Amino acid sequence: MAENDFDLQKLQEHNRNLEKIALEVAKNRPKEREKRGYISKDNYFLHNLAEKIAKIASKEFGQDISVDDVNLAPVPPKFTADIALRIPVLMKDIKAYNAELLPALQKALNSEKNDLGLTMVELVPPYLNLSLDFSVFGEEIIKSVVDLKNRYGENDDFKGKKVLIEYSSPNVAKSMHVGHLRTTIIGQVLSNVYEKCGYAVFRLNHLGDWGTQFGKVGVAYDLWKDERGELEGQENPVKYLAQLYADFNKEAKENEELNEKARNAFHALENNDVHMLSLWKKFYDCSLVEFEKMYKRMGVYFDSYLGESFYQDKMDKFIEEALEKNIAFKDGNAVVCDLTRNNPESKIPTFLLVKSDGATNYSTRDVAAFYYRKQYFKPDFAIYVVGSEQNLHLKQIFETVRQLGYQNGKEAVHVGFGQIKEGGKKISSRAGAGGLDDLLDFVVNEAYKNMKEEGRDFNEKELREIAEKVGIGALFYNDLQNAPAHNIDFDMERILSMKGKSGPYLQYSIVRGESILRKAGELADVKQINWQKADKLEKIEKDLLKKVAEFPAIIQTACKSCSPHHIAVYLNDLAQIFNHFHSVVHVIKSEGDLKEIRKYLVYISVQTLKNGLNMLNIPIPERM
RNA sequence: GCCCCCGUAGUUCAAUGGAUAGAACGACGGCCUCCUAAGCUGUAGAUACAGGUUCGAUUCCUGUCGGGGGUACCA
Repeated sequence: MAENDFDLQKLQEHNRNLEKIALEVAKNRPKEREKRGYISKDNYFLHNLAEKIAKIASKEFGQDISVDDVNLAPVPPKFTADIALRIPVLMKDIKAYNAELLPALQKALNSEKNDLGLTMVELVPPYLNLSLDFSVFGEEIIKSVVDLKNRYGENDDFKGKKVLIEYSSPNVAKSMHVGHLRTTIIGQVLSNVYEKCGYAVFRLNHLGDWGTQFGKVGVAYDLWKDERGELEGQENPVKYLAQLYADFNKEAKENEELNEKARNAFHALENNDVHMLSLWKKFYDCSLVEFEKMYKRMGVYFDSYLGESFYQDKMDKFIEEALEKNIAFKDGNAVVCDLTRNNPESKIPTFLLVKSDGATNYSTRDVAAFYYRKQYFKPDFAIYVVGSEQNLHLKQIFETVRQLGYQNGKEAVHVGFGQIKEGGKKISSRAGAGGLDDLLDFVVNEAYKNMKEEGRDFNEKELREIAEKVGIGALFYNDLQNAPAHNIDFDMERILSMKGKSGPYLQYSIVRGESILRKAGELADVKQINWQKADKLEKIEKDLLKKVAEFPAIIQTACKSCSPHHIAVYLNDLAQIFNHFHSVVHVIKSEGDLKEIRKYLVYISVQTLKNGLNMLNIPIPERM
């Protein structure tokens, strides 16, 4: 065996190392999370208000009303009130909505209005419209942001729980392209959000580092390395490999023998053939270097890279068990999984656990991975951020493990997401749409050009740094503003315009806010401010306070629905209100307590926008 | 064929069963002697179609039409 050869023993060592890292994190993460501490919802005015209303309503109706049923909503502009309480939702567990019960509740709330921080409770069936006492509300909201700072918005809903999030999972020996953007961003952002809601988060990159594609690339490499050069000398090894893969597929269309060779090669890999294993390791190593470069640029990180190859020796057990439990049957060398045998209701189509050549496929590895994770990481909840074209596949996996007895409830979910389209078609070649790296460069360059054209007063180094943040922000926001399930339209022109509803819009709002704070001087001591003056604030300023107060609830919604776009949309609304405020109220020219309160309005807006962008993994330039 | 997802202004997207369906881009106007105009602001413009459930439906159910995806030896 040559010195550089990679054999079974070395593969096992490689896997043990990966495993060690993963187990270490699994062990320590809950402690780390605990140590970081939790933010109680008692810090939030609207939460407290809802609790108090629940208590009063429970007493009034003689039955327990849950806080979750206290539905507080914005009020349409034609009313002067600030918050609407939706009564039918409040009553949903008691009885059918009954308008006759409203006056009594209104009276009860009115008699407690001082304690609730309200000035008035009006009856507009089926709503009770609440008017806030801004001298109380303003102080409370500002205090909570000042106290919690970069942790404003967090909650402890899932204190003590563990979540495992699988995302990104690119294929080794292929370039990352725009198609990987969604799983990577959505997964990273969900990780961020879950952590803010109290979870100990385990971030997992289920690398596509095993499978027939290795046979293909391996065969292609051996076939063409003499004319194309060895991998070691390549300037961009991953592009080189990706090209091999593409060319192989093209050739194989004409020549079925090649596919046969590739299958044999993968089979050899699964049987620990030293040559194939050595190639595998080479491809693996250079791909990982490339991936990590990309992740670093995007601010994305993982706790573990336990990929498909890790499970190559952990699959036999399930195949046997599936056969024993009559979930699967043999067909020659193949093992076919038929989930309708034990559960005719499922109507799930059959699929292979073992191919007719004896090799495994991704279903086999996903089942093994599920079991392994459950056994060693013990998550309370697992999220698979995988494209919705794999809906059926994941349905099959979840049902298989259920029938094998590994899973009881809804502890694993698939967060599917739509594809990135360009003019209704699957994205192909336009500017920058090839590799992800090129795409990032392209967007960053545009941000750079924008600043040059506007004659911004920055030196070259600053320009580059800012452009990097603005470009990436534009790209991320474009993705995150969409509901995950929908296909999204990749309109390069719109991303590059960086105007209107966009990442740069949010960044710009922060930058302008920060600028005011720099010029306005130190913030006054919160205790020294006469909060009665908050009543004199303009309508837009009261709107701003109300919007900031909504932030914690938005985080909860995003978490519970696995939908980061709620945060993206909210931040845009907040920035709009802030910018409107910015244009009609001159903070620095204001005087006395009103000026101090306004400085705080800027401060809490900036802080909330920052907290939101951090969660969305969108970088924040100090100036732009 | 069967299964899943989607259908909202000209375009791209929002809207936990609730009040007058919100934005952005594009179009046509207005605002820089004032905290960064990547900003603010005015006007025009939408729930595919037909039924049903509900006090109330863009949202839930059924059907039709349209778009996307999947449908065992790629992942």
